[in-house]
Amino acid sequence: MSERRFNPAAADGRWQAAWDKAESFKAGQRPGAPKSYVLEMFPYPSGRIHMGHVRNYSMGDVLARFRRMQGHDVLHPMGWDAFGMPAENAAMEKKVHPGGWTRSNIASMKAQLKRLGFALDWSRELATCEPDYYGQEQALFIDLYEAGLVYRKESAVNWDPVDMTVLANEQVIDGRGWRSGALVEKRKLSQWFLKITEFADELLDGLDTLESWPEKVRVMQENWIGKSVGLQFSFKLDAPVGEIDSLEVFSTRPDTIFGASFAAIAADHPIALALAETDEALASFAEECRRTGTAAAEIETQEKKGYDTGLSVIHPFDPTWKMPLFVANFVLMDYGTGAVMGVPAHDQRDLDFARKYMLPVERVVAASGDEAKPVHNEAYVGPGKLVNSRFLDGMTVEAAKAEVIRRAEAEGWGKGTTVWRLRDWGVSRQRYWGTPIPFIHCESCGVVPVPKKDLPVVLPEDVTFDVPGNPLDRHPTWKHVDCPSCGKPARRETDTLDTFVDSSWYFIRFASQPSDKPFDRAEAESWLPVGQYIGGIEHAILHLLYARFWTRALQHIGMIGMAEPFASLFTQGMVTHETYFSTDQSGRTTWYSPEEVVLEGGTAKTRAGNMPIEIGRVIKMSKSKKNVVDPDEIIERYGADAVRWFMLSDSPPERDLAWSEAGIEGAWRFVNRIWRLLGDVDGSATGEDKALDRKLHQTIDGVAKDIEALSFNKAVAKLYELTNAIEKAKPSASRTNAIRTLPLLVAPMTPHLAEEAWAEMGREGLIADAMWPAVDPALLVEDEVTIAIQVMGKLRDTITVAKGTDKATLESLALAAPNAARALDGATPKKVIVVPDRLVNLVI
RNA sequence: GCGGAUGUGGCGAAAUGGUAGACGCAGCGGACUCAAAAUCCGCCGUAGCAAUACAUGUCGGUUCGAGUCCGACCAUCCGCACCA
Repeated sequence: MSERRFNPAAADGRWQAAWDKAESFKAGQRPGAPKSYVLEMFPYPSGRIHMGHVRNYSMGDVLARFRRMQGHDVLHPMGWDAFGMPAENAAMEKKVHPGGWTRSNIASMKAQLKRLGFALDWSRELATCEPDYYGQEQALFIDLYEAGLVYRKESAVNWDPVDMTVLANEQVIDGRGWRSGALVEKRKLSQWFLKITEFADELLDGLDTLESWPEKVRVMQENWIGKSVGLQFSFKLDAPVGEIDSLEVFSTRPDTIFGASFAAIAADHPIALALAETDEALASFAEECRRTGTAAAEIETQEKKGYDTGLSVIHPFDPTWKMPLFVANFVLMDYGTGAVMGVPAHDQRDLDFARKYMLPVERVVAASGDEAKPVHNEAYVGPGKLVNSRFLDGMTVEAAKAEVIRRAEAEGWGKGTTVWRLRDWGVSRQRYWGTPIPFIHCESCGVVPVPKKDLPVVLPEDVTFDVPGNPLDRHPTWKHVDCPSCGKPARRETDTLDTFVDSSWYFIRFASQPSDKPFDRAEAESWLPVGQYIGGIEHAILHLLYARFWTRALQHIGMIGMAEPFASLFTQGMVTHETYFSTDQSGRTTWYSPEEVVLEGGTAKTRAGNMPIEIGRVIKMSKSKKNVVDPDEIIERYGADAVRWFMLSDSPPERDLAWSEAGIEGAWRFVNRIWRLLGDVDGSATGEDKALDRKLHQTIDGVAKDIEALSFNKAVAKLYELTNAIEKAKPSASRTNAIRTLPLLVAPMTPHLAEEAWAEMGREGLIADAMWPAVDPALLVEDEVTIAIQVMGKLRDTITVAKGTDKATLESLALAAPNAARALDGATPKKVIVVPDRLVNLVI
């Protein structure tokens, strides 16, 4: 074979330019064709593309290109989740404007994506930091406000007194601000909220309709929403605490109310706070409770502790029945009512507590036969009938729950309630680089939305970051406006929206982007819901839940006719890499990047100093462990197709993919193998090669099915098999045909190579516009099959027969097979199992 | 603790209840070459000269036949969590 090497340096750019010029991937160009919306989660413009992006977008690209080859009208867009903290941090550290920093990052990342040859409709590119996007978001926010789904409320936030800003929970480390190191304070601020809890039930029920979502994500959302059905009721106190004379509690087990032996409240409960004013011991106990962290390990080892207030609560069904009231470290103020009734026999936590403080433990639910058995150290949480429970005795748990709720409601001391873990979504951020919240505060009119004609409320450009705090708030003029309602001087809202709002509707804006409104309903509905959404598992809860909520909210106000934005979700695995490190005498670890390391037969040493170093675990690529490989350098060396091919081969897409030098080398070898093969067309060869014809059609069929199922690694394996078969085949018309078909089969994965070959073969047009080859069903089946011959289920021999050979013939052939006869050792089978075209099993 | 997933050669992995390990990586042997790279041919689960035996986390079960189905357990990863 001739010396022939694929030259990506020339080919990649040539075909990327050709696709641009032909507008090959522009959506909406195939009227009447089935529509496919393929979307990968849009990136934050941090500055550089990383391998995780490359893997994510390679997968989506294969699907998008394949759908085009099936004749679909494909929407495959790209944009930028461009607001957020890192731009402001860069502004503070590097004295650049967040806008300039972000836009230049977008430019360089876009160039990187282009170099990978993704089939994206760049005409729909959007960045959430541009007024034409966030202005429409402001309009939607006002619409939701007018529909009563947006409100303002005082709420406690993490306040960093040095940086003068609100911090997210994730930015508070050991009670201190992550940047300033200052002790974080709890502050009450007036914040904007979205009423996601109004849709809690719908969001929960909707999960059942999302059959093409990973079970894992659905479960995570279900837990996050956290629905608990039960009874909220009040205990009377035996003595009032100030003005308070009763205690509200919530229980999912009202049926066990006659098993209650204490009540407990959180350290921050109003009753506890009131008592602590005159009770120093309680005050210090409460302080201890607050200090305890919420880290998993701490909770695990945390002992259940309580402080007896000396007060009692009175049983709602029996005014003579008093139970002690404790302040307990395991009761959370921000769940339910911050107070619980303790039923030790049927709740493990209550049981532990009761044993410690010598409280009664009485069984009130029993499985049949267990009625008289006392509960020892394990609470009984199973089903059964009520015992020791007066009028509830003999009822099932379910019936007893209903009965208690019925009586509580009739007697007026309680109500059947549902409690959710899900909280309303606080969207206020005291930040500059975000969507301005389009409201004006007027002393006479209150909170007034900015009139739609005055949108967008644009961020001022002339801001400074040399002092802490919100630049919008200290801007000399920006916030001073007249009230749109009464015309008097008023104050603009200076908070901006959480960036998760920006990503809650970008997929709709991709589908339709008129300049005068957020989207056109009919056009958006023609593409949505997204047919295949691909992204990382890290967005399983927040982004995916917010987007589901936002879509439902838009449906609620009549702007769109669907509840669920993503019909099918796929969460891909991470890109990982070996780590390299050395440890010095003082135990300090130094990490080395892959290019600083030379690998030799399972050992590693530094390139510079030949110093032996250790090979660590294979973990997600991260800057701190220095196990990062920059896509640009790899594209430079091997071209886009080899990178794409490697990203799709080896590991199943939902699992982690370990990047390795050997792996990318292998992908590069394959690209060249195909390339050499494509140059080996012998147009004059004649004759039929039935086996190769079959292999070709089985591959066309199999690869299509694998791509549909996102099983890219299997599609890759099938293409290797076909390549092997073509290489081994003798020249024939069949072989020539197979080689001429091959570019089409690899086109979704290695599009530049495919175009180059297509052109070289003198085929018409771009392969980007070509159709996936048709399958001849007759060629999918073999005419000869290998039959396994088993004796007692163990393989002893094989025979090759015509497909469809009848059972009797197979049986006699099997008995005659020499190795089978030897295994039988003269015995006569007492049973023969024949599975046509598969096997014969001789049972003795 | 609860929930979800995973467990198959040296490694990444395939396998409608029907020939376990396709395909790739690494490795080994050979060809070409002055030599190297590239490429090509062959071998490659373990033990054994071989016949064969043993092999899909462990232990049981169902079946003519189990990586696959059922039951118990073990390990690893991920998520959530004093959620009343």
